[in-house]
Amino acid sequence: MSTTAKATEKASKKRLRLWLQLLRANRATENQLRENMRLAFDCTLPRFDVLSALDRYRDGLRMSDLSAKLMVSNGNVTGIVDRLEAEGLARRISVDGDRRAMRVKLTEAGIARFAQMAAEHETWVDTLFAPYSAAELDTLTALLSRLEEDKT
Amino acid sequence: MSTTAKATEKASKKRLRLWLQLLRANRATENQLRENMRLAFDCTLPRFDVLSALDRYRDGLRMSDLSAKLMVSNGNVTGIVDRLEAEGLARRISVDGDRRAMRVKLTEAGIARFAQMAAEHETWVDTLFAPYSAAELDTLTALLSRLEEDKT
DNA sequence: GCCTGAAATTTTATACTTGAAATAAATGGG
DNA sequence: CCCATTTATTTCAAGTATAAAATTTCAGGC
Repeated sequence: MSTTAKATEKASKKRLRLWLQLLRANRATENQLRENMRLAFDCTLPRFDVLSALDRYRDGLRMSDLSAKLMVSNGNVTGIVDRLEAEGLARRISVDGDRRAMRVKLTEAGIARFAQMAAEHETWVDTLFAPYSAAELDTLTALLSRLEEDKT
Repeated sequence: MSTTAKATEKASKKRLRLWLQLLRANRATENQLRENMRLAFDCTLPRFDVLSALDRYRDGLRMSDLSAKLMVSNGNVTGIVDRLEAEGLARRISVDGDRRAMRVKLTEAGIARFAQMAAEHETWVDTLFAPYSAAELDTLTALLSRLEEDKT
């Protein structure tokens, strides 16, 4: 094997190793947060994610905006919003000027509920990411942000 | 607000930002790999993950070992292995000395199929993680490995 | 004013995922 | 030995997720 091929192989292995590590880190964190969310609020992670996005955009978001922001499919968001509506935490409002579209907004109950959850959630994340210094947090965040581009 | 409180708040925000970024990086990568795997091999990511674990342990793995390694529930693994068996890529073998346990192994077809997939998969990962230098790959991998500990 | 195509959302079929309950088998005191 | 407990796996119900098809509406050209 040539030197070039060897170097290429090594870089390739490093990339694979990173991907596996990223997957594991994500899964470990999600598993922990899921359990906490379930025990403390009887709420799932996907619901919390939607509430979080809606809390950030109090004027409401289109269904398609939600699925784009959360990087999940349209049909997926339909189901989660259905359940949040059934729980009284969110509601769909028709958009005037476009009868195809729906604007999803938090209800008052949804705003209040999310505030409680977000406070606890922050402490859980603090605990899980406690091993990192401020500098390391910045480094990791900056590096990971480079992966965000959609190569479709 | 005291200086201490302000510093705490800032670190907390950084941790939250990192978690969101980790989630996005993971989702972007998974979405891309899922599509590639589906188009090229008509295979899902969970199936590939199980095949990958089994390829690494040619003697076979217990169902519980599989779920631990992949960090998913037992019931989840049952379903995926059922489908891999139906496709002829894996099989369950009874463990002598413990009639409760099952050892899952790749079939010959499974070994061959995984080899094809793994080769392509490596090129996809190479493309997705191309933005990183060798040093950055090492940095990221090392930092992320610190999150692996299970705090249950 | 139609018609074609694009856009926003929902529906459908299938697969994945979890937590909890059920089954079955091993283990280890008494 | 027996019984309670633990361990390995499966089953089950509910929720999450995707891709593809179906609906409904919009937008522009003719």
